[in-house]
Amino acid sequence: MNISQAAGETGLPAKTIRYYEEIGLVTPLRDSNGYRAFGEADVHKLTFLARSRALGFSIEDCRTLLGLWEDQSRASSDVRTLAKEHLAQIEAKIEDLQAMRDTLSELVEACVGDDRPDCPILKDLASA
Amino acid sequence: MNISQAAGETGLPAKTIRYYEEIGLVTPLRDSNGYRAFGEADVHKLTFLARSRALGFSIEDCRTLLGLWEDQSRASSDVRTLAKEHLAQIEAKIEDLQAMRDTLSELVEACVGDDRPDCPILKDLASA
DNA sequence: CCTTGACCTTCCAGTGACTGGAACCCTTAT
DNA sequence: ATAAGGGTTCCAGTCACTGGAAGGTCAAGG
Repeated sequence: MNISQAAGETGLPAKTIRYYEEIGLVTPLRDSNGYRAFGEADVHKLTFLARSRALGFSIEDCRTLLGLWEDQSRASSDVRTLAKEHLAQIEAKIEDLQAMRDTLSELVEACVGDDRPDCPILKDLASA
Repeated sequence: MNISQAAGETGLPAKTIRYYEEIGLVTPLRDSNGYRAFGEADVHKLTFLARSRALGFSIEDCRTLLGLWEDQSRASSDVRTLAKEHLAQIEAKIEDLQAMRDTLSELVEACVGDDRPDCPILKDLASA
């Protein structure tokens, strides 16, 4: 399977797949012409990566998860620990963003937004 | 005022302030020894920047906001438009993260997390 | 006067996870 | 023979800093 087909199957851009090979997440074989030849296992890995990345895991986390996935004897608690840590980070980020959103939406509400130069948003930014 | 004092007043790291000068957001004077000399206006600008960045505005947005702030004749609607666009982006990001959080917390719930190799999290990552 | 330590300066490199683009090779069809 | 549409590598850029090296400046203490 060529790279564009692997891209189609996994939903990842070809560029990203090349990058994943460069950093050692996948190692497709090569045809005699130098083209990458993706097998079933490669596509599975890439799908796994696409899904993990979509859930916000970092590349290094993904590397670890892939390792656990391929380790038949891993303990599921290792995976769970990683996932819980990541979940906590996501929740923290959500809270940060919600705080930003709350402040910002107050400011937008407070600003009439007409042609006059008086602007509560700038006032807040300057003074807070 | 030296850079470390400006850093203390604004809460920004000295490194960040130097960076802001490099990209033209502030232009403090220099003492004869080459040290940066921050005046009131510089500190005000830096405070404005710290606050805007804390609300998640990009550097380029901050540059625009600073410009509007210093433009006595700006219309407040310009500011409001920028803020509303930014607010929409933040809200989109919150939704993305909430979707991640929901999926991930389901997976963490589903995973007993014991010493056995069976792991619903990895199963999901591999198949979804 | 010398040293020590805490400042300050500049410049360069690295971060994360790609993404864009140039320059060039391979294959297939016309 | 050529043109289109794959593929390849390598280099540079993104964003907003951050770390570190190498070196200049200043005030206090011995």
